[in-house]
Amino acid sequence: MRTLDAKLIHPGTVLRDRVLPGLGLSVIQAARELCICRQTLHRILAGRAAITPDMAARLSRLSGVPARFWLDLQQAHDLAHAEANLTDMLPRIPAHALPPALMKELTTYAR
Amino acid sequence: MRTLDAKLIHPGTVLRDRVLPGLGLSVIQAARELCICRQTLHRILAGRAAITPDMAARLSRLSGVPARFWLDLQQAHDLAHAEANLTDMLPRIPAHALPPALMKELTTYAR
DNA sequence: CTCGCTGTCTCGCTTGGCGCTACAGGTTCA
DNA sequence: TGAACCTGTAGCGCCAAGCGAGACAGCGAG
Repeated sequence: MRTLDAKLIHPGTVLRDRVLPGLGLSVIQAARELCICRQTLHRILAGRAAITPDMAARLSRLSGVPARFWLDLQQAHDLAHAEANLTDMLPRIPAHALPPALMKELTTYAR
Repeated sequence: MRTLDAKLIHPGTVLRDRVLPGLGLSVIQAARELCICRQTLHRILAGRAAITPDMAARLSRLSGVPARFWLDLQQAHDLAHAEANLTDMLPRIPAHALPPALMKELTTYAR
C-alpha cells in the first residue's frame, strides 16, 4: 500500500487513495450518493477546489469520517496559502503580548 | 470579569471581550496595526464576517494567539451552519462504513 | 461498436470577504 | 460650542472561489 507521508496531506489525496477505495465507490458513484455533480468531486480530488463545510458534512455522512477531519486538513492548506501571500505584510504588523493568564484562559475555548 | 461560557463561542466575541482589551487596543488602533480597514474589523466583531485564513494569520501576528485557534472557532460555526442547511439533504446520503484499520490510519493524518 | 467511467475545460450563477464613502451618534477637551 | 476622535452601521462596487451544467477526448469491458 502506498504511504501518505507528506507533511501537508491533501484532502483530495486521502479521499481518492484511501476513503473511496475503502468504501468501494467510483468517483461517479460517490458523487451521485453525495448529491453533487461529478465535476465538483473531480475538482476536490485534483485539489482545484477546497473541502467546504458543506462537503465535509456530506463526506462525514457518507463515510463516517468526522467532518472536522476533512476541515482540519483543508484548514492547514488554506492557512499555509494565506501566510505565503502575507510574507510582505505580516512583518509590518506589530507583535504584542497577551497576559499569560488571559492566554491560558483562551485555551479553554479551543475544542 | 464576564464569563464566556456559551457552547459555541463566537470568534468576534473573544476578540472584542478578551484579546483587544488584553492588548490595550481600540478597534481603530487594532485595524490600523492589522493593515485592514476598520469596517472589516467591525464586521468580524459583530459576526457579520468570518475569520478568514488571512485574518487569522494577521491576528496571530498581532496577539500571539495561534492562527488555528481563530480558525477552529470559525470552523465550528461554519460547520454548524452548513449542517443546518443540509437537514433535508444529509438523510438522503447513504451511510457507509470504513474498515476499522483504515479509519485508524486516518487519525494519524489529523494534526 | 456501445456503454460507462475518467479527467479536464469553459460558461454563467451565486456567495461572501474586502475597501471605500457616507452617516448617525457618543465622549473628551480646549 | 466647536473640534477631534472613537464606535457602529449601511450601501456600493470589486473580486475570488465554489458550484452545476454542457461539452469533449480518452480508455477499458462486454
